[in-house]
Amino acid sequence: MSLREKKAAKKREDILRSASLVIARQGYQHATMEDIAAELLMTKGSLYYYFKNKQELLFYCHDLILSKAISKMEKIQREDISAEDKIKKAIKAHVAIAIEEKEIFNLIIEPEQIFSEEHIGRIIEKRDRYTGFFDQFIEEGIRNGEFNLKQKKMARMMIMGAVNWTQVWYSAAGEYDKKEIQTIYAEYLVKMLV
Amino acid sequence: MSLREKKAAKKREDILRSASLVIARQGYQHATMEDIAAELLMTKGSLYYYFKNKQELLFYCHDLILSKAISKMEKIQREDISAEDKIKKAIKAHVAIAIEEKEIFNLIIEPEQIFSEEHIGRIIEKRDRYTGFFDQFIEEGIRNGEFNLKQKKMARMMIMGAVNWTQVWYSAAGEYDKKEIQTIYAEYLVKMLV
DNA sequence: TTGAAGATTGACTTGTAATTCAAAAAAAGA
DNA sequence: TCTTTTTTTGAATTACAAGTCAATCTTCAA
Repeated sequence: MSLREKKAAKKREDILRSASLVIARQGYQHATMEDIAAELLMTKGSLYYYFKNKQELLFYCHDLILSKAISKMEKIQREDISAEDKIKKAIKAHVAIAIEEKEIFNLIIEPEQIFSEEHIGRIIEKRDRYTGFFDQFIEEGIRNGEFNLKQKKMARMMIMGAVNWTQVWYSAAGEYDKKEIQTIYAEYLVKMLV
Repeated sequence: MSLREKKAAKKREDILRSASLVIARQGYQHATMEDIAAELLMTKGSLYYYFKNKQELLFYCHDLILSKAISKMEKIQREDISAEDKIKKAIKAHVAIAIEEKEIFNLIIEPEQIFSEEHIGRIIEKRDRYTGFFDQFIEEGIRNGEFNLKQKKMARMMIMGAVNWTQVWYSAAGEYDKKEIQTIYAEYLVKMLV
């Protein structure tokens, strides 16, 4: 990769980072291309040099987070610990993402409202890959007798839902800190499974 | 109330009903005043005769659903059954609302994105009144020994989150029907509390 | 040093949807 | 019926933000 290409790649990353930031502050609908550009001391015209349009910019923001999330899960998957500990770690990791990436994470929740056909397929696929890890951990626990439940899928959805919800109410200044939430969520939600 | 006033009141209700419908179909951002008017065989100019603006129209849609939800809870509250049964009924009721009112319910989740100061206060207040019922049921269960947990508030949030999430994935054509979801959610989530 | 490729600009176009409003139509009451 | 009030209309206005593009500036390799 030439110097120029490296620079361009870095710029793309910078844009994604700033876009994430602005979206986190203002929400997707209210974050304008101008706002995102301003954050980088650029003009919006430039953004279009790097990304075809707002939707595509969004798509890559989204994709970045999902990729990070998936690699966390892969790491957990490889660890040599009980299924219970795996699902607990997974819950904690998911809490962290939901809290730290607030608004962008929201997009993962409701892609249909924002993305068009072309992106949706890829998003759903990747999202399924992510949630699949939770299914695996649950199944592992059932197989080796740690857990006991029939409705695996619904249990997973309850867990995801509970955790995704933190995104709505969590505030850094609030009553609970992240660590507390992680611990308690992991503990309580696992009680559903055993 | 004169005939005229009654008619106007009825029209306001009709508008709220149609608006709910259109929003349920298209989501808030994509439901235009024109769409809402078309549903009623009116023109959008008329809507402004009954509601100051789109936001206010929305506010009343929202308020209507929340009112219905609260009165369901009040009914459960008055019943002479165990705390466990109360929370189970509450969960089932909440599942029903989340599924049936999909998009409008969404507004309850994220009012900050849409409403301005003037409405937000009233919304939050009413929403708190609603979630307060869940707190009451949980506390009741703790008091009389049915439940055993320290983190009441977080438990409530996990329950609400899990249930709110159904709204995202539930589809009438999908794998599970409403009743199934209600039963399993109530059963599993209560396992967290005991 | 220089000129071609790459990057940036900002004014402009476009599209959408909310909101306004004067005029017309409908309804009610005298 | 006639007059006044209420309701509806649809065309015009307004606001906002996405996306375009010709012109300009920057960079870097020769």
